Amino acid sequence: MNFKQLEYFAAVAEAGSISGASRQLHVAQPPVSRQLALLEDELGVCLFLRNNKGVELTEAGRRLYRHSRQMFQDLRSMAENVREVDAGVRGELKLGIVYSDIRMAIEMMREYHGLYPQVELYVRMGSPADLLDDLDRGELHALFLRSQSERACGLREKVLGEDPLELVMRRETDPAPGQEAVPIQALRDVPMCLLRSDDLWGYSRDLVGECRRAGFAPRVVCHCYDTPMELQMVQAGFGIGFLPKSIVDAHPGSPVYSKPVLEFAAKSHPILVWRNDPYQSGCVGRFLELAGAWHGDCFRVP
Amino acid sequence: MNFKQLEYFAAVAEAGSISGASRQLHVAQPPVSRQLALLEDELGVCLFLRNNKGVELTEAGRRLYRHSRQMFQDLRSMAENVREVDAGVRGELKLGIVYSDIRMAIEMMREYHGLYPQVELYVRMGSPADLLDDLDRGELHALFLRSQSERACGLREKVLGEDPLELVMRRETDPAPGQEAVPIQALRDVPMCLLRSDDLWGYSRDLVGECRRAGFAPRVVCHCYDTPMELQMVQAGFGIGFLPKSIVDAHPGSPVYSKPVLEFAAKSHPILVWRNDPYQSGCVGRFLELAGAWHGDCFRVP
DNA sequence: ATTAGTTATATAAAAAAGGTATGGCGCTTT
DNA sequence: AAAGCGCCATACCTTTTTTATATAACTAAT
Repeated sequence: MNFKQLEYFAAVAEAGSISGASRQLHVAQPPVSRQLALLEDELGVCLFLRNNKGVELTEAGRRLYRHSRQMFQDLRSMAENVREVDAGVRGELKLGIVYSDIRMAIEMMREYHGLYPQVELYVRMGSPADLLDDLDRGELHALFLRSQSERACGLREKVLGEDPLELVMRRETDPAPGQEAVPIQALRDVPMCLLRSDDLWGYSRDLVGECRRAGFAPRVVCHCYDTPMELQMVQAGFGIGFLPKSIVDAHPGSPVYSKPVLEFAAKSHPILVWRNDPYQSGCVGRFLELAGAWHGDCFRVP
Repeated sequence: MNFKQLEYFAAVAEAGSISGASRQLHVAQPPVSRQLALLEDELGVCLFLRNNKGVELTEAGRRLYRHSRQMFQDLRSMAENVREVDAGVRGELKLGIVYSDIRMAIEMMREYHGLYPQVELYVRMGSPADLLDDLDRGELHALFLRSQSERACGLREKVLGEDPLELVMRRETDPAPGQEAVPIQALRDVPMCLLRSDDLWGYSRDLVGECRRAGFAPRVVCHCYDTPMELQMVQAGFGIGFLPKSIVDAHPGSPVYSKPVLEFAAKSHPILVWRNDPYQSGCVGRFLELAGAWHGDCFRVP
């Protein structure tokens, strides 16, 4: 069976005659007769009753006509659909986020969704290892991370903003009450909850190094493996923390607040990473374009 | 877009390489490359990423593949469906019934439905004029009638059985209580409800003629236009009726019963009528075959 | 009877698809 | 490093399919 045969058949059904259909199709009459005969032969079914003034659909022909209309419709929508997927207007975009600035990520997704509302978004959190694994396997298209995160090679990245690193504390554990910033010496012997400070990872290393330079080793009472957990421990009063300001601000109404360290203005950078493939599917490409044009000032001090 | 192009495309997608697909398709590799290129040109979309060890679907290609699988499925089921309609195994059968033996009609439809359970049945009652009109316009395929019914020309018919015509009465109006049959003379001056006796139509004419021969004119108190109404009037005690026995027996538990006329054994014949078309659609054809083989003894005295 | 309309058939021309040969490219093997 | 092997793309020719033309058969209306 051929699309052309179905097309000719439908034209004949609509015109009510083979010659009439051939005129509408801008072909001669015999080809239409022939394709029709081929279709009938293949189906083994008589589709039209021929008479002297045209043709008339049989019951089977009527059924085929209804189906063929649907099929043409499906065909058109299929082509349109594929073109849309290619253009990145339709499809799916799978994102992960960890350590990053959630509010900024959401803002970016909101803007993307405003531009491409037909794209289905998949978003997930998880451990960096899992997410990077999925990114590598192509299960995720891009990952919101932080510049200090570990990441596998073969990735490209875009810095999306700048985020001050600040000390986080409850009022009772504030090492410098009433002051705008905490002097580094005030941290001596203060209980601290740091992110993966056991392996001196990421920005925890910077703070520990700064303390060492100031002549003391920080007193780490809790080693946290993710930022939500660190925030929980700080909230629970185990000690003070050291986190990107955006992460603290993402929890309004929390009993903790943040202050910079007086002597060093530590910075952190929310980034987007993705696989260094020469080809990126439409949706991913559009999203990366948007990320590339992202106006850096994602973190705004309120 | 061509069916062959889609077929080749799907084969390439499944094989993961053009040459692999060409081997499975039993054609050379260049034709497959060519059809693929034509498809991509028409869609304006790159469907595969070519590399040294084969090809890999793009996102748009994946979408097309999913759609094309569905399309092949639809195409197959369409062909199957059309063949079934042609064979009369699937489709629709529209029947009308009036004046006839409903229980027999239902029995016949039950047998038909047992043989062709996929055919959708449409059944309706109505006035003979309406039903014959619909039959003529092709809205109905066949009509259960009675041999005495009026009917347009251009119809074919099959007698489905024989049905004695009997007098119908309540106990209070029985003109010959205690007797098996009613002598014709007992009908003199008895109030009667007859079917369309004003225009001496159908089997009413036979009874009226018989009475005239016996030397009197029947006393018709009610002229009924359909058999259910006649039965209602008889039940209500307006008089006695004259109906095919099957119609009376179709209402078990009714306070009326029937008796033959002593001197003449009137008969009536439930029939099936249909348009005298040279072509009948599959379902109708199968149904008419069944009707043709119908074993006539539809009415059984209990 | 003629005419105008239909579908079906035969044959030539055109178009499309398939086959063969070949080249470029990247990887693996020698 | 060079050769070999697999992949895809291209050029060119052959085969098949489709189309166009011409024509016949048929029916209803003029």
